[in-house]
Amino acid sequence: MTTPPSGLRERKKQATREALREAALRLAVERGPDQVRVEDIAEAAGVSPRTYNNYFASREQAIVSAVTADREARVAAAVAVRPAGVSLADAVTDAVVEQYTATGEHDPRALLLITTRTALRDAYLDATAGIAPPLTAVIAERLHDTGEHTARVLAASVAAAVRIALEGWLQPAGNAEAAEGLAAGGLVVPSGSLPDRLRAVLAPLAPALDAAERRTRP
Amino acid sequence: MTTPPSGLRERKKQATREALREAALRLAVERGPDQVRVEDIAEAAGVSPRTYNNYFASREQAIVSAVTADREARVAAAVAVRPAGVSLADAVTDAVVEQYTATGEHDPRALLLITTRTALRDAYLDATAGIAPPLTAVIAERLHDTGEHTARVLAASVAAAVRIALEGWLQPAGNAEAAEGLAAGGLVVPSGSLPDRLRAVLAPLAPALDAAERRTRP
DNA sequence: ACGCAAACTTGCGTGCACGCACTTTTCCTG
DNA sequence: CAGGAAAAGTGCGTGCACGCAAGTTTGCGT
Repeated sequence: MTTPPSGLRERKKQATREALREAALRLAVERGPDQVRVEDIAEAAGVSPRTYNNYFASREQAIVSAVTADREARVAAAVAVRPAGVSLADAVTDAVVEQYTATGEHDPRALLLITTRTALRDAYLDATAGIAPPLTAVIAERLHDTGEHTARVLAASVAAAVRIALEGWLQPAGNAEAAEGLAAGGLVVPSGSLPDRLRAVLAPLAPALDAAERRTRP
Repeated sequence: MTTPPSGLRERKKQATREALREAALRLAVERGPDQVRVEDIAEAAGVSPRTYNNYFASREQAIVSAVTADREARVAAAVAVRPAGVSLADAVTDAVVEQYTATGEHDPRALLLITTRTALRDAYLDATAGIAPPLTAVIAERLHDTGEHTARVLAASVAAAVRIALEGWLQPAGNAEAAEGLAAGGLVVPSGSLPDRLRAVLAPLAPALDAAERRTRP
């Protein structure tokens, strides 16, 4: 179960993936993301440029994945670790906050680079959707497979909420276009720490998580 | 409010947009989506190819937007219409089901084409995210601006749920890769009508919608 | 009414995503 | 243990997304 049935072939795939990730991030940090061509990344990883995009659909995806790659699995694992006593909502919330505040052992320049350049920022936000599949698995386990859809919907909602938190966190000033008619309220708190933002966006989903959990064993 | 401050210039923009949409869809239906180049679409709409992608980031986006363009606004409007008596969860659910079962006055071949070709299918699914912004507005209104995040999170969750429903609906047979370890349950209902699917995925979110609404006026 | 400034459009050039056909590597089965 | 098939890597070609730097239209101020 921990090791999928795949044998020795899968490792080289993951190794190549890792090599591409690392090369992409390293080159991007060294010379700036716009001065890195796909050819360079492929060469640094020891593969053909054609092979590169059998793994990644865009340059930004490759760079960002070096930072977000394992977070997907880590979030799910962090949820799984929580004892059965705590509510699903608390487990998910704490796990998310825990994993997104952990800086990891990455080059601090990397995160700075990503949050600065718009293209990378967008790719980073899109990557948050990647936590949904593993989250679906652990949530489904806690729910004892009560309705296949439920776990997927809740996981996707959590991912969407996290994305919103990151969007807000990464904005120095408000962008008018997204809010449109919403800005009428006027009273918005543009700043705030990331953990606070994460808890704020996950709070509205807590009732749904609790309700789903309650439905399994009354 | 209904008319943004923009004057007469904005109309030509929308007209061009509409022309590109219509041209893209018509040509795609006529000769198949792979036999349509951007140059053809631009020519049919009477603009330069360069102008085309000031409006759309990809060919698929242009084609799909001809079908999904007004749905975004319609869903939100359908929610706004519901009387204040019905719960937010019911309002949203009914509105979504109503708008996604309404075929619209489109060429039936168009929807068939979109659901068939993979690239178009993906673009169609991505387009569901577009309902979130207008939904945010109407939900925020019902919530009397109780927490700016709440409406955004709920709207995004609804959009994500709708996407899941459509994903499942558009699959002839199960794709093994997405489910991964989830297929262990074995008992899945692969088919089912679209309205049923929509209600199924929105049900888990109802507690969150109700809780948010309840928080405004106890 | 006139002209200026902002915006939309356009042509050009570059790098890239991706399909197709082929070679090489890896794994499974008789 | 060998043969063969599936899968990964590679080369090549085509159309496209997007930056840049004009040209052109729209709308506003005086």
